[in-house]
Amino acid sequence: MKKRATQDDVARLAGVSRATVSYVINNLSGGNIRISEQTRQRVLDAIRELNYQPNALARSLATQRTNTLALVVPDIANPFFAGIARGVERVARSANYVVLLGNAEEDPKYESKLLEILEERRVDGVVSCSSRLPDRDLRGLLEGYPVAVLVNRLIAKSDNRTTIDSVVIDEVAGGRLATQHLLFFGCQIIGMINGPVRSFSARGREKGYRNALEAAGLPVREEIILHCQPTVESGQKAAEKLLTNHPEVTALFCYDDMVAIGTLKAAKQLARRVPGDLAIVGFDDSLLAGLVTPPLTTCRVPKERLGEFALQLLLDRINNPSDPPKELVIQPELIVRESAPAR
Amino acid sequence: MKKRATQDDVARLAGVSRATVSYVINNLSGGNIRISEQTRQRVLDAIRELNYQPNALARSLATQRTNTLALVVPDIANPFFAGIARGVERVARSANYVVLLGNAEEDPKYESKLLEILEERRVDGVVSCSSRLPDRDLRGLLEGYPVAVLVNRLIAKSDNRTTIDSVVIDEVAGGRLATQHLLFFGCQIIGMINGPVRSFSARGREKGYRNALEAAGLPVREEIILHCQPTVESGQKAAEKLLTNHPEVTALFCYDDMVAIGTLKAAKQLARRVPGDLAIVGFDDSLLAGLVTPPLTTCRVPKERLGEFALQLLLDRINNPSDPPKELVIQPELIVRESAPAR
DNA sequence: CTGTTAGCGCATTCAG
DNA sequence: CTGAATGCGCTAACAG
Repeated sequence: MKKRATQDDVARLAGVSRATVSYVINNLSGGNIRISEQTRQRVLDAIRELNYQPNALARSLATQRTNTLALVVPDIANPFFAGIARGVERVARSANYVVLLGNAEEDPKYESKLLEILEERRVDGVVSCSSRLPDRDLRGLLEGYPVAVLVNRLIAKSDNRTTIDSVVIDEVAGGRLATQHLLFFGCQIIGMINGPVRSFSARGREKGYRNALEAAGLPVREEIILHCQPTVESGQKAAEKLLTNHPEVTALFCYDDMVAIGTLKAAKQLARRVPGDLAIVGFDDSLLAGLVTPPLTTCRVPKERLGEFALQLLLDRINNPSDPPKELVIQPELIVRESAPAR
Repeated sequence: MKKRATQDDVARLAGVSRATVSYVINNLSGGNIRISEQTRQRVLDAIRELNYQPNALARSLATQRTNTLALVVPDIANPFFAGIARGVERVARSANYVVLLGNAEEDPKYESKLLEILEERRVDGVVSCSSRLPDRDLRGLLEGYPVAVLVNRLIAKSDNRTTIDSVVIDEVAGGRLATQHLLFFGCQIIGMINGPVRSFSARGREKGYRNALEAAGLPVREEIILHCQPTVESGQKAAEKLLTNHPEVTALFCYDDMVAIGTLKAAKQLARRVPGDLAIVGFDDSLLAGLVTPPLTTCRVPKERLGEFALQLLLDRINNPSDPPKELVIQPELIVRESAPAR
């Protein structure tokens, strides 16, 4: 491995000083500084000849900026977070930032370690997705960063130095939307297969569900609200149980598409036709939603936009550090397909 | 934003010299250097009190190591690459590396730019996934790195300084496996809905398909080999065409699971029962494969293991720079589900 | 065992 | 327009 060329080498070969090289690299930076086209070319030639590439580390050390942002997700192989990552990447790129990905592997302990490691790298900001860390710890970790934004999670405000912005989707509205759709097309007895009890989004969605029923003057029957893990298997089990114990149920609002797919399987198992005998609405609009049979009617969470907005907030905050904390709420959208009646 | 504490601050507060602080941070690094438990504690206390966090940039500049690896993928929202990323992350983590993710957004031009940006960050190595860049360019880009490994792509050897290792799956064996499975269960007229003509993997899979037919003494009928894009829609269109023009076809080997799902839809459209009237085998074993109806029989590509092996190769190369180039070939595995006869 | 010192590669005044 | 000097925060000899 040959040694890399430095600015010094370039300067020497071009017969100019280091500062000059630095200037042409940073493109006529200074106000009243102008480099003659001639020397400029000489420098450029030298750079090419030596195959010189600036050392971002040294530059960052000197400028105190890394042009790097950190993104921490629970699991990058989860399409939900992959979508967010994509959105984040996209706008980071257009703003000339690189993103350092932290994959927590669903392990809160590793997540906090990650947050520390990334901070040591002196990134210019961080976006953290739906952490399972308690408010207190998370806040402490985040405050090491110049700026931070949270996706899909809120955190109590505080008067500390680092303002934490957030972007979330309106879970309650989503739950309401889904339930109303079911109501509108005549379903009377609507149950819910909800996600983990303690989950922020599970609570929101359930609240929306309850709201919608109440607004329609319908009773909320606790016995037809079940909880499960957000997986196909767990959803299937829960749905089988619910449908067996309460065969009168004609519609189910499911926590997410995985659970909805499990419910689909359960329906098949129990020989209930979808949507004829049983209407199903999911949540997320994951890749799968449109591909299963029948295609799922579901509440779309715009994952990429979530990521894009998160980064937008981050950039805003970098430029206006003293703005009041922002909290962006994105509305989900109902995607009507075939697992629930539609006409 | 308060200014961060530096090693100097710690040293001053602990009443020792910078070097001492550096030593305790790097945990009794030097051979004959030992710090008394007492001063050690003083330093630790000072660190805590100042909430000191080492600056990784400065450290890297001094050590010439970043403990960072770069991973470049065409699209992180594609489950295939997300799986690889997960594998890479996992072993990187266990080896105490952080990974810098580069998402090329399916744009070769941006991909090369990414490779340059990441190199400026002086990462210790790079793993690049299935680039669409021509050999020549890719090699040039990769040679800026101390070490590099390619996933799912081979590159001609060269005598340059940077050795490029690679890990690929045995596409030919996969194609053979799938086709043999179909043959074994009595399918006679087996067509193929293949992917993009120029794709490395498409060629390999087709070769395996041809091999299997020939080995069974069956003719290869060019008119029942079609190409399409690796999407559900494109696959569906191709399958409809093929099945309409050649209704005698009783089995289809599909380029990947997306195409297979498209084929599933086409079969439904044309009222051909799967696997009764038409047997289908996919490739990848993506998330979806097991969830569609009927569940897909498919050739599993172990995505995470691809990533894990890639990183293993990278670490090996870092430790043994002068080993001969390695090329790891991973065997795919047939996952038997219900879209093809199995008994 | 602990303190001193010289870089690492670059940006940025400040005088020419 | 250009060159010299200083510092960013830390590591790694090298002396004590």
